[in-house]
Amino acid sequence: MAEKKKDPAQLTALQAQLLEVLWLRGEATASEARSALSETVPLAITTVSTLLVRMLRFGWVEREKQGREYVYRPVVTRKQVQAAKVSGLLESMFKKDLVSFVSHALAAEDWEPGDIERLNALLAAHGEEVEPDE
Amino acid sequence: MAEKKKDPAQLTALQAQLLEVLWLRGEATASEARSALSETVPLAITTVSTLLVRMLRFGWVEREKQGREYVYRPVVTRKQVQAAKVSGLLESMFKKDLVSFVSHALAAEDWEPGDIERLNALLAAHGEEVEPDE
DNA sequence: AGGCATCGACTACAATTGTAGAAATTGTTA
DNA sequence: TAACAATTTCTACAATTGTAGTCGATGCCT
Repeated sequence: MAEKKKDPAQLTALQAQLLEVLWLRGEATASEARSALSETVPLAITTVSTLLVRMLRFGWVEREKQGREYVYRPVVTRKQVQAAKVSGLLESMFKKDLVSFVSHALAAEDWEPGDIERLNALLAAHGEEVEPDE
Repeated sequence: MAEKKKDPAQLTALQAQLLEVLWLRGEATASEARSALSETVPLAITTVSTLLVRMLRFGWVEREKQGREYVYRPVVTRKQVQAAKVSGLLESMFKKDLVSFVSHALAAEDWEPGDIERLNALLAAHGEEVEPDE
């Protein structure tokens, strides 16, 4: 049972990586998750187990006994986490300054023209979608 | 002396709030910072001192003795922290997917048309600024 | 059926964080 | 200059995080 349901914005980098594995494959046992991470973050299997159990306590994943082992599934979605993280950051470091926020994003990488185009499209779409008041 | 200079992306919410005070007023003593925060986060003066000393260790602030007390000044700029945070988030939760990133930002608040306009301007400017290769 | 390979549960431990009391220091003021 | 009040430093402590060992249970292979 999910215990205390903690705000997914709190999720740490490592926890995010673990969740990423679950998102990618839908579900995974501790050792599957471990292998999946092994390239980037080599961890002892016990470590992965511990992490998963903690995330279980926070209500971010759930699990089901399957034979000898548990299969873990994500409870929070990637979107939820992304939304929480973005809101949190906007709130805490940008006092709602959308333009600076995006500006930093633009500066953070060497984006392709295609990215910028798609961004324009997004903006355009967002503009329209203003509900026809009345 | 600044000791170990830690990545400003690591800065926690509370530390960010403290820094915010320093950014706003340029400098502040522990008790000034404390008053400034008192509305939102009431903390004992010793707590604020402790926090400032820790941030000093991380090289995020510096201080200068002024009479009996220390005056703290920010070392990292708001821009640096913002940049670090945005990059970190893009990297860790969006695998460089700029469009989703911005999309979540758009969804996070009820932005004014003006914000969107300014965002368009920003995009336009960014497009041009592509260096004339050769 | 016996032994081995796995798993999960429990335990551990250092580092960090949020929080603050106690003690030491040091201007300040009568 | 002696006592006071404000500050800093030291110490503490619980919670969380990253990391993993030990140990007991359990399923599997020969």
